[in-house]
Amino acid sequence: MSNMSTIKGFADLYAPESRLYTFMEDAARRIFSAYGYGELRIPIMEYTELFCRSIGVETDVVQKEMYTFPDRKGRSLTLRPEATAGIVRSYIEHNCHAREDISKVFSFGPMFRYERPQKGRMRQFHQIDCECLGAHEPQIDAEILLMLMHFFRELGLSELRPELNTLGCGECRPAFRKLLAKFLRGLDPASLCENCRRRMETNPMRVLDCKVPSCREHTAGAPRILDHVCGTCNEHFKVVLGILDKSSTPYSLNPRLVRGLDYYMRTTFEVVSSSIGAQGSVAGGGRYDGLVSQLGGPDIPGIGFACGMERLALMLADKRQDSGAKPDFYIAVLVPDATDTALMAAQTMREAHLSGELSFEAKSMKSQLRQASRRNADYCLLMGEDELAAHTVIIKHMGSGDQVSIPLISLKDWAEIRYEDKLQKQRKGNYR
RNA sequence: GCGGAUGUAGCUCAGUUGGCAGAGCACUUGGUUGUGGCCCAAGGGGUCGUGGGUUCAAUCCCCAUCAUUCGCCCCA
Repeated sequence: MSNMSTIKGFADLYAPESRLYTFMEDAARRIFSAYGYGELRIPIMEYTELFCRSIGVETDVVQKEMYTFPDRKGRSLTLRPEATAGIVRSYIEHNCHAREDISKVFSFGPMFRYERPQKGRMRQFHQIDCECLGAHEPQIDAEILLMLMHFFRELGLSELRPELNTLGCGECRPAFRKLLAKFLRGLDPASLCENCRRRMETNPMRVLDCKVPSCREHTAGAPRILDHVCGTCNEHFKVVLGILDKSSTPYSLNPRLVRGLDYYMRTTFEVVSSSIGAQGSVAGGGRYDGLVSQLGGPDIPGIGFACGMERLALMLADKRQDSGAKPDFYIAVLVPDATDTALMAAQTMREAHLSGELSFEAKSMKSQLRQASRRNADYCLLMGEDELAAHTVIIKHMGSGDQVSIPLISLKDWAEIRYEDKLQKQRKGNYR
């Protein structure tokens, strides 16, 4: 019985930190629904083949990072390593294209990749995912980017900036690939790292993405895909950038931006933070016009992004000091016999919309008042201090030390008055 | 898959050129107090990650192993 611990790369998330996640989800629901996106909940497992066909068999994700295993009947299942594949599968399966011209959905949940854990990277990690299927217009690319940046502003992360690139389409990318491969072959092989020498042949575009300084130096003069896309792609990208300019959305072009998943084309983008360690990529996405048909559906265009919640949480943790709701009361139990009464009293208070806890163990006045103080409760109720315990309760205001003794019977009235006070104070606070 | 760092009290961490295991916070009890926050005193709590080896003696040195963590890689 030595394996009674969390699985490597999986985590238990407790209160102060878990609140960050509900905060992100709430903001996402609010913002995305304002743009017409609806929440979609999909399974966390799919048949393995789905991911091989969508993400690309050659990618690292499929090659060595998937949680894949047979079910009881020998079918190969995989815990989803990303959300887009499942969403597109669902879109096709439910004939969504026949029901509406454009489908806009968002989804959150856990994703699974068998990687070495480190800061901002877990084996079970969480993403917020948005997908828009059915629109090929460049304006939708711009809208989804504006929405993403709006979401970040809502979280208080207004310093984030997207990087953009275009990857061309099926028409113009192969030609660029050849051009790039030719350029790379012209370089001294010793100037590139081992990784890049291999990638040069298998996937030359990814050489641009290499972070080794010497590789970057030697590929600085490489042809830029922006300069070599076809007229249609060029026009598309120009419209997207034009809207970002008109809306004064800051961004930067990154000709080296190449996505790791095979299905991306045309507009791609990534949002990187420099403040959260080596895993700085906070969100990434782009257009995938060929994916739906590739998975057996109609020829429908799509665009979307995924946003890493662990990485967002790292940024939020620096900024937010959300200690949670301050309790209204704490009930100190001074004699064991008073515990039942204390529980009933707590229940009365909670049903009158106040929040708080009680001690389930009779302890000294000193330690219990300290508990009330540590919890930052407004009031401490003392139960069982004298022979009238069964009928009265002493209520002490923690701020002033003032205390009153009231019959238990009127505790409900007292709680209702407290709740009214609280609401009034909150209203006043908002006007300031 | 490859590298570096770290595993000592519930938490955060000191420490020993190898010789009875430490602090702060937290907890318990008492004192002080406006019945609590500050202050004072006392107390409980540890196979020093695990398994081997060296030694009169290992928490410390050596080997192995597990875990955590930061990087590489990859990606959100």
